[in-house]
Amino acid sequence: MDEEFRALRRHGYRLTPQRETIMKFMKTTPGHPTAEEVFSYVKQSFPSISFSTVYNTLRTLKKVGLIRELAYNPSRFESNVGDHYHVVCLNCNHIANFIWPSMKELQEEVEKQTNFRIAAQDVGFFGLCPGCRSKEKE
Amino acid sequence: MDEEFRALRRHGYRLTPQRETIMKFMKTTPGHPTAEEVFSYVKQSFPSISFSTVYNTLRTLKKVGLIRELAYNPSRFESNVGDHYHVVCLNCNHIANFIWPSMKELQEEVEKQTNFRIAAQDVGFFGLCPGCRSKEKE
DNA sequence: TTCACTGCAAAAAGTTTGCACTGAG
DNA sequence: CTCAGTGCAAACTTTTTGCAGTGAA
Repeated sequence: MDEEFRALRRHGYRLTPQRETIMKFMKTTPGHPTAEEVFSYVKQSFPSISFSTVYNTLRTLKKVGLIRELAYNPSRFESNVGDHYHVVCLNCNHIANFIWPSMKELQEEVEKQTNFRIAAQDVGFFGLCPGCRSKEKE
Repeated sequence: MDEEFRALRRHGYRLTPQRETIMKFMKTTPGHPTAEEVFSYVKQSFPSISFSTVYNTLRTLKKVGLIRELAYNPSRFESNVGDHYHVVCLNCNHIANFIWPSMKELQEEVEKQTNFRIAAQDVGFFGLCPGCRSKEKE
């Protein structure tokens, strides 16, 4: 975790207990929580924390590159910033990850076609998760 | 345009002047307007139209499959429902399209990896558009 | 000591809803 | 004639902001 705290300081941010708590939660949760979910969870071990601090902190952590924001509504966050992409269940909103090594090639193709300089991508697939598919058949 | 109107009726929806006006705008605009932009534009030729009618209509057109909603914040809409994907400029929010025939293969790969049944995808790349790139250098 | 951060409350931004009236079919 | 659609206003959800007090460095 020290690595993350150093990253904050390097960018000129202070290491407050609130940030530490939120960062710790983000590092340990396997899911893709919303700000609301982060708030609810973190409130258990840090009862006085406010909603806006959660929002501000998530934005700060994102700026430093420690977490990533997924553009759903509401936004979702994850501390796994490595190369992977998401599938979202249209029925239960469960999110799973998948990997795809050739994404870099697609990105180059996009730059060639559009003349944009690509900095980030959000590749989302939507469908029915295994659980919902089996329920569907019943 | 008759094709679109028939699609509405086929789904049991009535063809009102409001829907006709919005559909006509969506068909002719080359961009990816927000609900607000659709409202502002359509209001010029249909001054009495309300914001909620625009929202309701966009949702209806989407349900019938005549338009597609892009999950940005705010949502954006386009009548081009054919196979293409988007690049968004991080600086000016300009949206451009790109095509990529092997998307189907990636979708199959995703289904294999996750065991989801994929129904839709939203592939978005983010970066700097040609215009903003040249301004950046100055 | 200092100024970035917190907590609170209020506002903003985007979207949805309830309801009485209207007009498409 | 009937009921889906409209316009209006109000509610709701998600996110942002202003500000006085607090505590990390």
